Formats: sequence, C-alpha cells, structure tokens
Amino acid sequence: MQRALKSERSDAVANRERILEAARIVFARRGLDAEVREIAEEAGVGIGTLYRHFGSREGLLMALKQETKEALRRRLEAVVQTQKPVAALRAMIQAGAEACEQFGALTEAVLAGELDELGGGHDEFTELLANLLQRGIQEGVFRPDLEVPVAIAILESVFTSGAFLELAAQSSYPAAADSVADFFLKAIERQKRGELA
Amino acid sequence: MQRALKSERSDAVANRERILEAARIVFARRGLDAEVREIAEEAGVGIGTLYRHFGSREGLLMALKQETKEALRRRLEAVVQTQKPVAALRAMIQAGAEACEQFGALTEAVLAGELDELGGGHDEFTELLANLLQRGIQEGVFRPDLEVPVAIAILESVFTSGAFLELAAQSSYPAAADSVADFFLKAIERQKRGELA
Amino acid sequence: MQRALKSERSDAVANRERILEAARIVFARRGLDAEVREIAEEAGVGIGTLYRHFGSREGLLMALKQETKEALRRRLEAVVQTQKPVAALRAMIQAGAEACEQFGALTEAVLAGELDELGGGHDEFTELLANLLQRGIQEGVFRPDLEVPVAIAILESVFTSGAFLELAAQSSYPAAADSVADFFLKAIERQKRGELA
Amino acid sequence: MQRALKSERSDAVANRERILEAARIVFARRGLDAEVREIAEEAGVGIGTLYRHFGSREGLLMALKQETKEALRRRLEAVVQTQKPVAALRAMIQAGAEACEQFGALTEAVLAGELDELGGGHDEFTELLANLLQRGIQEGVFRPDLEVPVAIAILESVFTSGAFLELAAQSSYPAAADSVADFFLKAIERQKRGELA
DNA sequence: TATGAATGAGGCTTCATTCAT
DNA sequence: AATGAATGAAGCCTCATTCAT
Repeated sequence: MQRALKSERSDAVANRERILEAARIVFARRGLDAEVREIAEEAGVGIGTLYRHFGSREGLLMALKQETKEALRRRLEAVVQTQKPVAALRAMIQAGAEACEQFGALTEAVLAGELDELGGGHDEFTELLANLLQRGIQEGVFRPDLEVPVAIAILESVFTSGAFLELAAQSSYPAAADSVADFFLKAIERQKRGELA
Repeated sequence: MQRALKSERSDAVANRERILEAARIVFARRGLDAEVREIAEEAGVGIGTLYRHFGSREGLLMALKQETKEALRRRLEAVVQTQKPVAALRAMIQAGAEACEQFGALTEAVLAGELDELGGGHDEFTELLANLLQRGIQEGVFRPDLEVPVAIAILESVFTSGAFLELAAQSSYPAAADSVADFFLKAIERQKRGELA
Repeated sequence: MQRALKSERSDAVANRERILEAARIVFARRGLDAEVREIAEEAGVGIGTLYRHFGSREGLLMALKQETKEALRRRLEAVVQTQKPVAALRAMIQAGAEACEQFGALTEAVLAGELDELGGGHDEFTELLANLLQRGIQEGVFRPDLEVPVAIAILESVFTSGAFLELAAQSSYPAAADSVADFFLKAIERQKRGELA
Repeated sequence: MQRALKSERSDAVANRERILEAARIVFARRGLDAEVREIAEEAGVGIGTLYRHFGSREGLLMALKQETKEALRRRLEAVVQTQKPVAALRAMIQAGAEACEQFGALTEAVLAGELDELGGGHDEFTELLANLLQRGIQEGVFRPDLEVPVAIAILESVFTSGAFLELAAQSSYPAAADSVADFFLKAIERQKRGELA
C-alpha cells in the first residue's frame, strides 16, 4: 500500500527505524494515547509490520524509550567528561533542551525515570548529573552545602514537565536553555568574594 | 415535605462531593486513564449517578480541576497577601507540597496550565507567583535581574512533574518543601554583603 | 438495537441463559471457531453484554461446558440409579443420543473429557459408566472378562465423534440409539445358554 | 544440465515431502488450528516455499488428507484381501491404531469422512469395512443380523475420537488395538455352540 | 525457485455512555 | 434521583497470504 521509495532495500532495519521515528512524531503530536494505527501510517508501513518489529504497543514504547535514553545518555556522557563543571552543566541543559525540542510532550514519558521498569537501580541521567554536581562541589565551584538530590530533581523536572516547552515557545530552545542554566547556576554556584551586584 | 426536599438535595450535594473525592483518590492512584467505573465504586454510588452529576468523564475531570484550582487559589492568595516575599514564597511552596501530597500523580493534570481549555487567558497560579516575585524584586529582596517567567516555570515544574513526589518519598512532604524553598531562594535572592560562606 | 420482547424483565439471569442457549446453537452450527459476535447476535444482545456475563470467549465456552455437563450428569445419575444394568445402559445411550441431537458438532467439545482443565481427577461420565458396568458384571449380566475401560472408551467415542450424528441422520436419534445399544450389549452381555441364533 | 534439473526437481519433491511431514507433526501437536508459520519452521523451509507448493492453508490440509488416506487405503486393501474376515478385521484395527499413533489429534481430521468435500461419494474406508463385514456375514463368521452401518460407525468412531489415544496411553497402541478388536468381535461374531463361558 | 518481511482483514476485548427499572 | 445492566464504537493484536529480492 505504501509506495514511499519504491526501491527501498528490503532492509527490515530501515523499517524499524522509520517506525521508531514515526512513533516519536505521533506520540509527540497526540500524546502517549496515540493509536498504533496512526504510527504505522505515519511510518508508511502496514500495521502488521509494526507488530512484527515490536510485538506490541508496549514493546514499541519501550523500544522508543530505550533508544532515546541510550542516545541521550551517550551524548551527555561525552559532554560531561570533557568539560569543567559549569560548562558541562550548561551543555547538559542545552542537550536537554534539544531533547525537548525533538520529543515535545513525549519527553516526559521518554525521560522520566522508571526506577522500577527494566531499569536497574537508579536512573542513568540522575547518576550522570549527580556525578557532575559532586565533582563541582569538590572542585569548589558549587556550594558545599548543596543538596544534590534536590538539585537533580528540580533540574530534571524542568525538562520532564511541560515547563520548558512553554519557556522555549516564548523565545527559542537555546535561549530558554541559557535562561534555565543561569537560574540554576545561581542556585548552586559558590559565591565568590566581590561577586555581588 | 420541605424537610424531605431539603434532605434529598443534601443527598445530591453529598453525592457530588463524594464523587469528586473519589475521583481525586482514583486519579491519584491510577493516573488520568482511570476508569469511570472505579471512581463510582470508590464513591459508593452507581455509575448512573456519576453521570447524572457530571454528564461525562470529561465533565467530571473539569469539575475536579475547577474545584481543586479554586481551593488552592484561595489558599495561596491568603498566604501571599499577608506575608513578606520570602515567607510568602516558602508558604506557597508548602502549599504546593500539600497539593502534591493530596493529588499524587493527578497533580500535573490539575495544576498544569491549560492555556487553551476554558480559555482562562493566563494561569491563575502563574499570575499569583508573578506578582509575588515582582513584589520581592521591588522590595529589594529578590535579584533585580531575575527572569520572572523562568523562575515561575521552574518552580511550577517541580510540583507538576513527579519530581516532588520522589523527593518527598525520601523524607517527608514538609521537609522536601523546605529543601526546594532553600534551593529556590538561593537562586532568586539578592546577595547581601558578607553573606558568603 | 435488539428489540426482542420489549418488556423483558431487566433480569440479567434471563440474558445469561439466552446467551448460553445462543452459544449452543452457534457453536453447533459453526463449530468451536464461531465468532463471539454471531453468538451475541443470535442471543439478541450486544456484544458487551456477553462479555459482562462471561468475561471472555474462553469463559463463555467454559460456562457452557460446565452447565451442559452438569445437566447431563444429573440426568444420567437419575437414570442409572433407578434401573437394572441393561435398562440403565439403554437409557444412558438414549440420553447420549439426545445430547448429540441438542449439541451436534459441539458434543465433542462439551463432553470430551478434560482430564486436565478444571476437572478434578477423572471424568464424571466415565465414572458413572464404570460403576454401571461394574454393577452389571457383579450381577452376572455382563461378561466377567469385560475390559471396562475399553468398553467405556468405545461407547463414549460413539457420541464424541461425529459417528452418531451420521447414524441418526439415516434414521432417527432414538432409532440410532437403539441400534447402538443393541450392538453394545451384544459385546458386553454374558451369553446365556440357548441364546444362540 | 540435466543433472542440475533433475537435482532441482528432487529438491522440490523433497521439500514437498518435508512440508507434509512437518504438517503431520505440527497438526498432531497443536490441533487443526496450528499456524502455517510453525509448519514451515518445522519443515525448515520458508513460508513462501510452503505456499508455492500448496497454494493455501486449505490446500496443504487437503494434500495431507489425500496422501494420508491414500496410503492408509492401500495398506488396508492389501490387508483385507489376503486374510479371513476375523484376521482381516484385527489387522485393520491394528492399522487404525498405527494411524492414531502417527497422527494423534489429527487423526479425526484425516480420517473422518468428509462426505461433502471433494465429493467422494462415500468414504473409502467405510466401503472397505462394509465389504469386509459383508463377507464375514456371508461366510457365516459374523452375525447375520449385524447392522453393518452401525458397526462401521462405532469402529470408526474409536479411532476418530480421542478415545483410542487415551486407551493406548494406558498400555500401548498394539495392546489397545487388541482390546478393541476383542470387544468388537464379541459384538459381531456369530456365537458358536458351546462357546458360552 | 526460495525466502521471509510486509500486509491488512478480521477477531477479541474494553470502557464511556445510555436507559429501563 | 439512583441504579447498574446493556450497548457498541473503537482499539489492540493475529495470522493467512502476497511479493520484492
């Protein structure tokens, strides 16, 4: 029925990717209650193909989460390890902004910690962020009395709720990210002498 | 006769309240996809009665949001107008914590701004918070360069995402509220001379 | 949609019976693969009603088996206990014939022993028949060297396969039952002196 | 070239046989509702190959029935024509037992008369058995008042229902066949003087 | 010719809503 | 006014069959 590229390689892998991409789009558009049918149509494949690849609606959602988290994690890891705490934090926030831009209302579902499902122990992002904050404290750039779990919860919630989307809608994703970073750093940076306004 | 009528009316009103309370409980327990049936059972009324009072699932949800927001708004208004900015902010955060405690996973649905539905121009809480922050800036207790919309978005997101629930799970609702208030105030308060660690 | 008797009591029990009866008819007509939809239509109820009463296709089938077996068992028990072995056996075969007439191709599914499902230990009919044969042997009317399990298996198979249906199609259910009984008794009765042709 | 062609043909024929054998196994294992997919896997061929050979699920089932019946018929014919009625009957029952052993739950589908499908007038086995019984009656070894159709129906039903499988499960296929033969002969043999117990 | 990924009609089931009692 | 059985549209998923490689 679909006749997208005609000579597309019978590569099942390509279809898998197309379906995942379609799922991203449709879930972002309609929310997590989107119909499987619409995803298949968006991907330009039959509904049976979708089920061949993912087994169930749940399976598709899981795969989408898995892939998304994995990609984001890789990206954040790279960013975090090569920069100083403050810059790293800004970069992480920028990355979060881009994830929001890409996933829209789906962001929450895709990023929100499933401390129970599949996931072992603790969320990966949480850990990454915890390490970063800890490092910053030790290097003396972040407040020594910073409550790390609180900071983490607050930062994650910005991307996980619709808040960031609204913020970005009023300016742009990078600008919103900068504003959030400014705010956040104000709350966690150690005050240096003479820094007062 | 009048007595009978009165009593009947009371029953109807009582039923309405019981259903709303049941909806709070069930939505908090199961999320927004909870079944209407379960709400009626929780309320101890027939499903037909639920429909008599609220017309539709959507209608019930709307009524619940309406009531909840109204109650919260009244409470916040009182708090805000009678205190100094910092104390008012702490009180608002405490109130938010209590709302989270009461509504659980429903909190987002109930508080998150529906700038489209019912066309309420701008969210009431947003406005309340904006006024408070503005006042604080004018009184010189909050940073003059504070980006109010950013601060608002971040604070709302804490309650609106699941973040606060997790935080509270590790200590308690009031304690979590305190931690969040500490963090938030660090980010927005004007630094006074000699405040450095 | 259905408008059968208009003023039918809102008696859910009546609907339950109608659905079971419809299931009998439709399964007999189409085999066990019959669609749930057709059963609901045959019963003149919505498909949701069917599911309200039986939970699932499987549940309906189970209930049908349960009821059918129970009814047949009661009938056979009454018959068996009040007659002499030979007459009792003839009566049982007549009862089997009537069950075939009622259930057609469904008979197998409904009567065939589910030694695993739900059923405790051994099939009820098997036991009834075993007791009867044993009694006949002790009373000296059945062969003392009769292999009871074999006799049981053979007699049950007559009703359980389509064989009896074909036989009855060529004459009538009672006549076919008589023929089967004659044949069966020839195989199990103790030969009396001078009985030879 | 000819060699290649020959080899290809052989492959195709071999594949056809492998699929039929796989169908036997899978239908016996899962019943007639078994999936085409599983049969192809059991045969170790692609599902497309299965369809190339048999056109449809129905076609495969037909071919399986055809082949099975043909083989069984040949075997029974040989057996019947070279022996005396009683021995022939025992041999037929042994053959039936072996068919049961081979086909399990599929036996019914494969043997049960489809007086409608393919319009084969009357079932071949029925005819074979009818002739045998008739011969026995004429030779004076079977009862002259034997109702042949009834005897046929009963004997066929033993193999056609699951009865024989259960019987064999308690001893062995040959032993069960012997027991059935004993029972059956008791019912049809002419009583000889002095045969009484 | 063989393969198995793709297809989609069709079945089972759920659940918001209606309505007779 | 309250009840809950009845309703059926709509969604998820299966599996026989097709077709591009």
